[in-house]
Amino acid sequence: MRSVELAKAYDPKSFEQRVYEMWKREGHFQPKIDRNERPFTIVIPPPNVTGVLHLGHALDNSLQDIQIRYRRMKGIPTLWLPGTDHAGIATQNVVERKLRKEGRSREALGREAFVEETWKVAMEHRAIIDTQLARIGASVDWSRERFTLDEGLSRAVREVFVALYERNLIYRGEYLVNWCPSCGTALSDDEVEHEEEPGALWHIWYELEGGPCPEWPSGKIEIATSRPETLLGDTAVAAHPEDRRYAGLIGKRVRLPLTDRIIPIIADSYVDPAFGTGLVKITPAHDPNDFLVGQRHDLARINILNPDGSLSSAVPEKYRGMKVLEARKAVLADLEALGLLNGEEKTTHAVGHCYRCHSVIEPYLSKQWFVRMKPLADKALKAWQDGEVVFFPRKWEHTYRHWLENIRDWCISRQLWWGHRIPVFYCRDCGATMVRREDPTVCTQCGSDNIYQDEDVLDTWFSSWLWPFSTLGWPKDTADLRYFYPTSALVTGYDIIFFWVARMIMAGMEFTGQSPFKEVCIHGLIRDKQGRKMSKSLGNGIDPLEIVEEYGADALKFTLAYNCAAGQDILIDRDSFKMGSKFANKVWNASRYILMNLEGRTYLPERELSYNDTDRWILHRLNEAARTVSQALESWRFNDAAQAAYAYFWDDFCDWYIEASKLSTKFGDEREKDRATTVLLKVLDESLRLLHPFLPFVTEEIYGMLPNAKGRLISARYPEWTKEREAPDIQAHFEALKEIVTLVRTLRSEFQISPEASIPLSLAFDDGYVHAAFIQEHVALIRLLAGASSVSIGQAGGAAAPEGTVSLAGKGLTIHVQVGGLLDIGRLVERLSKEREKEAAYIAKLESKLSNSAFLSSAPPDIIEKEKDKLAASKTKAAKLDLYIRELS
RNA sequence: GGGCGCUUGGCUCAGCUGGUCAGAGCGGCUGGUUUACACCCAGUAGGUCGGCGGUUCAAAUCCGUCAGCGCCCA
Repeated sequence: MRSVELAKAYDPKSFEQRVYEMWKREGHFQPKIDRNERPFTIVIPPPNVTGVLHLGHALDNSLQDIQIRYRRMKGIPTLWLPGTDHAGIATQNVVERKLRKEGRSREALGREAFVEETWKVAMEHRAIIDTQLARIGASVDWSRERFTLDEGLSRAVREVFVALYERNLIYRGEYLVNWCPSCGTALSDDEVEHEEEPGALWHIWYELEGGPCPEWPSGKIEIATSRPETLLGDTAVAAHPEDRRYAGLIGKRVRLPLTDRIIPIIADSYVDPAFGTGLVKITPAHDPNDFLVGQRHDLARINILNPDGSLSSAVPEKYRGMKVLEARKAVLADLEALGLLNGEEKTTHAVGHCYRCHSVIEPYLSKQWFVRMKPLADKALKAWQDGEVVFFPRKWEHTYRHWLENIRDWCISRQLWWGHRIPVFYCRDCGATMVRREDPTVCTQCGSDNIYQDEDVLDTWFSSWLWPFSTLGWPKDTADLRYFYPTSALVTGYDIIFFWVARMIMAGMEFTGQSPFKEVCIHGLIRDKQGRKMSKSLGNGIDPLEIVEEYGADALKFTLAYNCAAGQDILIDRDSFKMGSKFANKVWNASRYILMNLEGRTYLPERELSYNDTDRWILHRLNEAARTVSQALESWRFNDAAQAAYAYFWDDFCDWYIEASKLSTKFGDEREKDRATTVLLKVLDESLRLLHPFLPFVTEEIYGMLPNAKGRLISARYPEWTKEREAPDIQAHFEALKEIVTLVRTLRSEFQISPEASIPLSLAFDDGYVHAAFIQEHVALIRLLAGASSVSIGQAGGAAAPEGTVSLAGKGLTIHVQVGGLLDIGRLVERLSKEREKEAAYIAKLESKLSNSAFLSSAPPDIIEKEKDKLAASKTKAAKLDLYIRELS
């Protein structure tokens, strides 16, 4: 073989993009469809085409990539389907902002041109996102990329709308919706974010219509409200029916201040007698609870707001056009002037905000389309109960269940231009409503061609909830749909369980009769080290591409996976990624070492190859690691998987195996050098396979230089645990060897014996020391690793130490280290005494446990045995320490 | 108001169904340029696992409670 020179430093920039292009070009991302094999499929949670990928996306996609690569290497036909979401409000906002900056506006542009403009922006962002995905190494099948506004997906949306309408699960109605005055559209309940904000409760007098009367001598009642401006839309005042204080008032009427209206006092059990004065103003058009009260009592609904959040013509002239806060001030001032204001108390209350633009949400009366959710939720609930879908970690199933059990109808119409237009047509002549799969040209009822389409578009999530099957071709019965659906898993953050996960399951159950995925992996959110969300306004965001630039995509992926503990948020900063970078560097350098020493070596065929004990040890460790990593990945425990891979490679392979192999590669004969080099290459090959899902780029790059590699690593087979490689006895022996080496190293380090100092060792085994033969056989290895000049096997344990030596107490043996005059005896005695004290405390603890009859009678026998063994070992060690101390003093 | 989560060495966190699980990375300290790696090697210090109570032969690990922090839903 010829040596291969790797660059001195690990430099991901020099190969990551090249490697990605190669994978793509060679078609490794496309599934190798095999009808006899069940595929592994993930559809990507589609990023919004509003923006660019942030670290949260990097996490989500890194985790998916790890799974996809792992399954692909297992030989499973694997599909990871990419795509993006048109993100209705978000994108429209971005474009409107952009237009405003250019001095243009949506209105001036008109619907068609605006949508065209938005397509342009969306496609620009999509291109950026695609590039980013490639840069972080996402092994997605680009040939199947989708967009929620694609023709096929739009067809699915329309089919679903019409079908739900036909099943009487979609209706149009006038209800209070969450209105964002800034975006000018309705929002679903889930799109409103509630925040505690300081506010006040104002106490206001309402005068009785007839003034003072026998039942109410004061002639006025006091109500408390946090929103005084809405009194302009009041249509009643209510008290609890059992509230004795106000029993006499029910049925009377009051004069609504600042208006000329007279409104009734009613009784309704919604009122909390303990709140405020126990009397509540009722504003059916501007409060969800009042809306219900109004329904029960058949009250008028007076809409006092315009769509832009200003006061409408339904209020007295002077308030018209004012914004809500302005009107509040004016109303309060006027009440004050009239002597109708009875003070204010400071409080805090929850205020709803738009999840997109953060404006205060107004409950607003309007005609909207809704989905009747209960029947859909019941199916989704059943799917979970039947075990058709399982969450990792399980705790999120409670969140899922709770939301579904308390489901409310879903407002799906949005007063936007960007999105799927609602497929409903109305006839101007006869008033017919047409909901059809194809656009009608004339009224289906009266034949008039004077028809028009609903102006609104659908909530973005109305297309997202179909994503797992619409992307595969549904409603067409495509080959992809039949083969890949239902998908295997969904990987996403807990923040969109309601928005998305639950709704996808509903849609899947309703339209395909199956849960769209079997497993749901819910991971945490990325936060900064103070636990704050990363956001533009805080300026604490980290651009994943900056990390790729600085440390490489592998470092990004590995660090995120390593820190991804089941369902926990990930607190991270820029420096955190050094961890992954250092690991990738370690892989690079270990490989570099092996590859630089190939010159003149012969790669031995399997039949001429033999494995020594060290080889069998590392193969055992590799075998264990493969099992641990697989088990962890299959139960979505990314941190455990990454840690196992890390520990195997760094601690076992680099620190022990490669070091041990130098005995052969440096000091062996030619044949032994060939043998050892061949095994090193084989183990490296398998180690790269093990690591590939976590460090795809660096492992592929190195794999390409291995003389023994075939094909590409991305499509190579993943190491699997095998019985044949199990070697627990060798594992135990090797641990004993490591103990000896470590004891000597510790001594050298603590007493600062220089590396050059030659220290002969003599080992004395206790009776029945099970590792004796192994140790004896590998004295040369101990000599190398411990840096000893010689290692000999001496007298049985307990014997007096030879002159000029220091004794170390190992498990079942004694190490005599010939130090001559190199040691500070006083310090040594001190150290030994400290060790002796620890041992004494441990012995005391074990003895008390073992003399406890309750323990002896209740604990399982094997536990008791173990404790006894520990005590015996500890006592032996203590005795040795006593001996050493005596000898030295 | 309802629900959930967190509180483990200086920092960020792992520790599933109770008995070598008291761990990792970073940081600290000591020593080291043996031709893979100073993004390294060898060694080392540091925690009564938030407080209290309980279950158990045995609890960081289960139960209760209190305190602090955070999230979600009303």
